[in-house]
Amino acid sequence: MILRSKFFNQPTIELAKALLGKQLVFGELRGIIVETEAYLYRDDPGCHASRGPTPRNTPMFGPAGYTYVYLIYGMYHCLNIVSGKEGEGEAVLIRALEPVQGIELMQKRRKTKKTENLCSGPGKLTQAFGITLKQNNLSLIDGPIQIYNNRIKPEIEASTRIGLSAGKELELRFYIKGNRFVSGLN
DNA sequence: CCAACGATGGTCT
DNA sequence: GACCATCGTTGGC
Repeated sequence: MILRSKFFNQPTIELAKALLGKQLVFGELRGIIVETEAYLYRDDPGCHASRGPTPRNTPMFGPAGYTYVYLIYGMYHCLNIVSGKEGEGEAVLIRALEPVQGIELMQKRRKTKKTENLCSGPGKLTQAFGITLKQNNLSLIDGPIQIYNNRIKPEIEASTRIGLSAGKELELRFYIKGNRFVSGLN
């Protein structure tokens, strides 16, 4: 079942947790979301939107349920789901997936056979799924990338976010307990 | 094992 | 000109 706007309009931290166990679908490729991070508009210096709108972060200030894709370190892309109220600038970063379908194509793009290394990081999963700036600012309800419901009710753990210089003390990273496809394990 | 580092280019000050 | 929500490799132990 595809998830609709009611799902995306819940508060950002709740959405970041609710996304765990759901399926990300893009064409023939599918993966279960196992790790996310929340980025907030208030008291969060690590958030791209924390210093107001810029050309890059404009999707964040739009309605919830849209993609926000950006280039990081000149070579990788990160996929976010815009959340919160329109105009605030909040989002959820998708940090890791458990590959479900289209694994051969993911292996080819990632140049590895090991399933634990296909989507276990924000730059890895966009590479495996072929997500680039072409997929920026697209609706997850109407568009080519969609979120499907799942019966999974995962056990969730929280920690600080990864790779930040500002806002690193906030516990806004969420992941499925014991899942071997989360980032940073190998 | 794991800490350090280089690749690489857009974005913002 | 500095910074970066990363990753794979290298080189030390």
